[in-house]
Amino acid sequence: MTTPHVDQLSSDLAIHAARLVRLIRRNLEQPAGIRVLSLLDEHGALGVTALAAADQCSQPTMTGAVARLRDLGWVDTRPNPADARGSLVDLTEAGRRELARIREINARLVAERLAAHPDRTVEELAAAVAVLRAVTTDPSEGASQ
Amino acid sequence: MTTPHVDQLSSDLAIHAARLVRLIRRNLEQPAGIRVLSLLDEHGALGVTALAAADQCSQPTMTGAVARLRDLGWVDTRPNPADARGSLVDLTEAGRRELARIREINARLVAERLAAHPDRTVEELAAAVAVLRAVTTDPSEGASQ
DNA sequence: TCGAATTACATAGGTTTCCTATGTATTCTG
DNA sequence: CAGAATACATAGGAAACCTATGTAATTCGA
Repeated sequence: MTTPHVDQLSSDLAIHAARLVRLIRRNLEQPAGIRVLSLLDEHGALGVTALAAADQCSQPTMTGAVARLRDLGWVDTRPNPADARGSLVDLTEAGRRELARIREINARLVAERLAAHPDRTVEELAAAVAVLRAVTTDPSEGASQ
Repeated sequence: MTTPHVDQLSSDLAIHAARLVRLIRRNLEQPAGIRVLSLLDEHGALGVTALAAADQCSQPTMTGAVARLRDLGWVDTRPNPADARGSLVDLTEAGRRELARIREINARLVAERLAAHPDRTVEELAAAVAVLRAVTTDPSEGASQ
């Protein structure tokens, strides 16, 4: 991983990632909310602070995101029976449906655009996700893996 | 490109791209400005509207970005001699230095985090960039390629 | 050649997403 | 049981977007 290209590739990764995010933002209502729905789907019910840690954002940011999602009826919040300080956020049925809908939209968007570039393969898409996942995973967490 | 996984992969691509963008945003002062510097480096002097098209953002957004970069001394703007309506935005020496500095920071950030995941290769990084580039390229443009 | 479309950019106004700092309530701990 | 730590909320503010619209310059057709 010390090829001279890495410099340029890293820069390109950042630039095109930002471009993708903006592309999605124009097509979706709640770009930030999706990430939360996705995390809840993956991990099950979590508290606000745990969600913030999982999404690598600040706790107040997650508080705001959860509030918006609750307003939309996509998550609900209940007191944590084991700790009265905290709460547990979980998907509602509507939230699950919304997550499915968004994933379909994302899939269509990505698939359509990839289809215009026949050179790209599913393997490369998988590699892209793996790389992004690796880069965005806190080194201190995944050390054991 | 019609594997059942594509759905999930596309969603993951979006989620992790957003996470990377936020990661970079926390480490950099002018996350949006970098893209402009990079475009100018790649294409040479351009007008605001051409820059906006290249970056796939709205013209007012680019007007704002250019104004911020000019305040920082990283670009300068001169009237377009061939068209008095428009202007030409170009990198200054300070802008070139800043671009180099940022690329180094990005490279270090990406490289360090990838290093924690020995399974990932430079080829995968290149594939990730290729996929992101393909997805973020307007299908109507790249049709000839 | 003169007025109408077009084009380049600026401005106005507003939204979303995110951050730091700080406050309040609850739970651990010595 | 008091103090430290923890979970979440609130306050205040900034960056980066967007759409709609205005102004000046250019192009083009009658």
